[in-house]
Amino acid sequence: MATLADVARRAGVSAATASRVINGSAKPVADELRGRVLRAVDELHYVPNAHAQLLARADRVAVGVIVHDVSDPYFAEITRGLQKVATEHGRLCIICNSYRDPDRELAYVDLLRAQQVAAIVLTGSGYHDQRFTRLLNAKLRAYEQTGGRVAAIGRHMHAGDSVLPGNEEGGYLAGAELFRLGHKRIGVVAGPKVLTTTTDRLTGLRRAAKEFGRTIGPRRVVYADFDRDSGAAAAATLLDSSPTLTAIAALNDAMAIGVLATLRERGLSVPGDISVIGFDDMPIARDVVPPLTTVHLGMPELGMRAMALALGKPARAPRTERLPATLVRRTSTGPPP
Amino acid sequence: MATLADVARRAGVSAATASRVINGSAKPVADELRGRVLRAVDELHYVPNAHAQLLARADRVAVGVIVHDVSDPYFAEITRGLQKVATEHGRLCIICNSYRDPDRELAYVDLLRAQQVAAIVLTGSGYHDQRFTRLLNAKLRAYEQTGGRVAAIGRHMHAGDSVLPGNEEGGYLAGAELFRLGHKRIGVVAGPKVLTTTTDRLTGLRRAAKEFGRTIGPRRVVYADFDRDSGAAAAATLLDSSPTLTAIAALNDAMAIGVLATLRERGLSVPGDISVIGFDDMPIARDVVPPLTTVHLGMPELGMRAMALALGKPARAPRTERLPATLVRRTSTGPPP
DNA sequence: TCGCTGGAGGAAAGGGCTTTCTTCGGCTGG
DNA sequence: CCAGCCGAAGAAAGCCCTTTCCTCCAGCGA
Repeated sequence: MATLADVARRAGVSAATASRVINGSAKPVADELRGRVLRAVDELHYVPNAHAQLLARADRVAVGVIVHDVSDPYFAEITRGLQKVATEHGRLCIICNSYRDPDRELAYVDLLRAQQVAAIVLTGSGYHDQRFTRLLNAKLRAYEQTGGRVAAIGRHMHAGDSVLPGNEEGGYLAGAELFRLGHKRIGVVAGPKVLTTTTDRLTGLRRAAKEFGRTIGPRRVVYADFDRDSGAAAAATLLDSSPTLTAIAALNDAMAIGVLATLRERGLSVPGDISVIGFDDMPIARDVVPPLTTVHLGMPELGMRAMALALGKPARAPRTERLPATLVRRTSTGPPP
Repeated sequence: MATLADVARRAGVSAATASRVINGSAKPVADELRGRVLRAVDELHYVPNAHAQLLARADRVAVGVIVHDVSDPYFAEITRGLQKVATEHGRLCIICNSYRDPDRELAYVDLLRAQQVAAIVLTGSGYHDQRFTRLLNAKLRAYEQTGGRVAAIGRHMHAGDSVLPGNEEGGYLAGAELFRLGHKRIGVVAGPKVLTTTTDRLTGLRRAAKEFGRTIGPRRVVYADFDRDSGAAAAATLLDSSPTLTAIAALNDAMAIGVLATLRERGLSVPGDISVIGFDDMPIARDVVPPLTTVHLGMPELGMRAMALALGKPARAPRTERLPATLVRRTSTGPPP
């Protein structure tokens, strides 16, 4: 790989001059030399070594993003927002998939620190795991002390700024909608138990139940994995144990789609026999049949806000922005039969 | 940010010794010193500067990936395969979105070279653009000459290894299926004209037509953007200009879903009034109503193969792997009314 | 004509790390 | 008892680049 020295030698100038030409430095360079340098760059296909540049300049240009899995549409949407703002700031994104493994997440924080990223954005639910939370916070605080910026999406209790989607509020909206329609026996397809997103949404659902003088018993809640197939399986479990359910609330749209598949398979009509409500308002939600009533969260917006916090002016104290949840009524919900 | 020198000072050893302990060098270090170093690392939250390491070691650890847009499900699926293999090889992926802008793609190749990546994987359709192709190939070849590896997915004519999905073959399968069912007036919702993926799939479709003694006239082909909304709009255009169509072939599933939406809106039943066939077999294809007949490509597999080529043993000559397309029959297709 | 000034180019000092090459101390064998 | 060795630790070079600080020379005014 050609180095700056190679370019300088070929152009018959010093490395300093070559560097100045290549980086468009303020210092003037005679046109004659400039031309020779540019020609050498071209001929050698020279590209400056970004690592050496970083070492010499000591300005951090990349930002790190840790998500559960970019190929999951939920995170893909958020990532789109993150990337947009990062690109606007001229930053390169390094994306790491933790696959919901806390240890991998910790390892990635170190890796990103090692990469000298200007900021780390943590995306996706926190865990109900004391040890992990403590370790993570220690790492993040150490990182912040060296000038690193931290922002998180959908996590309480951690170092740095955060953007919080209305998970509890959305759960409430979904629950209230079903109870308002007159449903009395509601099943819930929840996400993994260890995720705070799951518990937050569930809490909202329960608050709605309480308000309508009802409860959602533990047997009416089945924990799944936030993906389509586990949602389908959970719906089957739910229907087997409580055949008289008139509505199922899934804590995300992917699982809601799985629920719809199970219902179709069993010849149950939606919302005639049973209502289904989702969560997240993924783009596909309007294209399934029936179109899914769901809770809109604005994932790209979450990403944009978080990245804006991470790359904007640092604040004295950690900031928290909340993004409200809104209900999107489509046709997968209706009154009980 | 703590440096190796800080750690060494705190531990009362030389930087050389500290480095050896931290990297688990083969050279033996007394337990006493080792302990002091490790303690210092811990106390200072020391993480080695990856850029300085890279500079000193000169071994490339990251790999670069250029995709059109990770948040597009098609690329998300491919990326999953790429990441999987990269992670297995202990490599970090740097993902760049070109948003189908050839100039941005060229810029990213330079950026990735600057990052000293071990390999560059280009994902997604090539362009019918001589200037671009020439420039890109020059860059890639220069990169390969310095020991860089290149692999591409779904592109002909370029430097490096490649994995080719059966685009032409898939187009043929889709067309043959429709003609075999007895359709005579078929509309096509195509992707952007400049993409080779579009023309390849279209070529396959036309080959099928020819084989059944028919042609697909230019007025029966509407070019859209490979996304849901443009697919919906294209279907509307098609139906307005040729109201007697009995089938629509969309060149990807996202557009097929848009087509279904338009048909639903117009009160046309699928496949009763009109058949719809997609392409890609995205996960969601089985969950729309009616479930989409489509061409299966195996996107994660494409990604895995490409990354395996890029990270495996280099070959003397460029290798090309082909992945066959297969037809997945669901219920969005049937005989014409 | 000489002393200055200012401008253009180069030398060299980092920046943080790895690794080769040295050094030094303690041990073994003659 | 001393030469010679070996093993462990440290000194220093080098990776590639940026940038400060110098140097040198031309041109200007006195």
